[in-house]
Amino acid sequence: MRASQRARGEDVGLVDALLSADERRRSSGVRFDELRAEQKQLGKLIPKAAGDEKAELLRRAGELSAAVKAADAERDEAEAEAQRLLRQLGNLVHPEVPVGGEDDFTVRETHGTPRDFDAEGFEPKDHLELGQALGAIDVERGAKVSGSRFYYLTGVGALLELALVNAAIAQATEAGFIPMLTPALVKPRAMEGTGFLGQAAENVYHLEKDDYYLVGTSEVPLAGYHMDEIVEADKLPLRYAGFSPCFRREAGSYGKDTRGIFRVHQFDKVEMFSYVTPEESEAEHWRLLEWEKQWLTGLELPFRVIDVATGDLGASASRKFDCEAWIPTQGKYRELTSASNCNEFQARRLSIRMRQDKKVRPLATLNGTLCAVPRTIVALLENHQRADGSVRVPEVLRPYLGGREVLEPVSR
RNA sequence: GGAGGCUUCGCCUAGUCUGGUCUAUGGCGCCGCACUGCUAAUGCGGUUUGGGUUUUAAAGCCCAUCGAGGGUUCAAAUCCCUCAGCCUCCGCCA
Repeated sequence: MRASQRARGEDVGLVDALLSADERRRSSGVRFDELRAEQKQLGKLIPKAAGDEKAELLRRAGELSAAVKAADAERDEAEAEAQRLLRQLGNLVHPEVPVGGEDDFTVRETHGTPRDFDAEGFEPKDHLELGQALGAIDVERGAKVSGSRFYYLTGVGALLELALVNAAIAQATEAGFIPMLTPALVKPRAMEGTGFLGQAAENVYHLEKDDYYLVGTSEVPLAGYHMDEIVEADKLPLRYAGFSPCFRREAGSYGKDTRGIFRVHQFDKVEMFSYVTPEESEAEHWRLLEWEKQWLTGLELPFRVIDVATGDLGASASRKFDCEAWIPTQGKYRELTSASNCNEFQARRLSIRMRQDKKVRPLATLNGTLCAVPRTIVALLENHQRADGSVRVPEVLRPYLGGREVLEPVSR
């Protein structure tokens, strides 16, 4: 493993320990097989034998029984150790990914132009001020009922979410994705297999009493969907568009994005998820990115595409493209969508394989956001606001908003 | 929440009471071959998954796998315990 591939010094030592555990697993396994073979032979002889001969066979069988148990225990222990170590390894990183931390991304492309509010002669309001004026967002009562980072979408805000979700599902369906409504609570296996219980574990909600996890994205139930299955290669690609609530603890982001609904504990999201052959994964990654670009372009948002750096990839992605929309009041591009190529990483952990030319091997999984609702609302309100506090509705959304062309402030 | 039933190698299924001859039965589907001038039908063979081993490769051979894990035993699909999933009925509920 190239040291530059991932900013993780422990990986090299980890690999050595892993190889040693695997060798122990193999050798004790061979011993177990041999002992078992002899034991089976005796099992056939004993019923036929009698007298002294039988007594001798039983004595030997007794020895074998103990030896088999010992070899079995050693193999299990080595296997568990190898698995434990293996699970600590992140995915291999694509060679073109920029090395470094959160700020070391490279910008691949930029679309649209941020509006010049100075030239238009007014100061842009932020999404919360706009949303409150429209009667669309209520964070005070969100906090009263559930605490910080919770919110209500009210009136036209609620309608806006439903419109976004319907438009996103329509685009995905048009592109051949199968729409899916997925469970939001999953068992540990699904969470672990998708790679969310490693470094990201502190951001995951866990229900102690029932040992359920609340998903942070429908990527988890969509990856788990084909868990322990063997898919015929000619059925690939399998593409699903999942819609689900997403729950994130946002631990370690205290004080960050505290205003409004940019960073919240619960939101709804339409997610694209693809199962493809490993050979197709890179091409599929670009396709997911294209669908995201189509979506943001349709919403008439200025955005750029970045190639996320090694340190910010998470455990499961080998490469990640984020689409970041321009947020006028922040004067920055902020993440709206994210497309990850996990290649075989999740498939190995979840035991999802494909059969091709009679061979069975792991397939590749990829995921990409189509529409994370609150952030999309933030970008829409801020970018399409007008001097009087009303907000223009981009054309693609109008059919889903009863033909509405403008959202107007309401008096309360 | 309570009571009962079930889970066998793609699907269905025999086997579990009475542990060893289960190297898991049969049917369907699928694959290959044979035969019939096509199709159909018929016959024969094959058809879980994972690991190991040998080999240029293939075949072969060995081990595990009867929902999962543990136990009893020389020996477990079969007996015991724990857990999970599915189904039926009762209760509760949107």
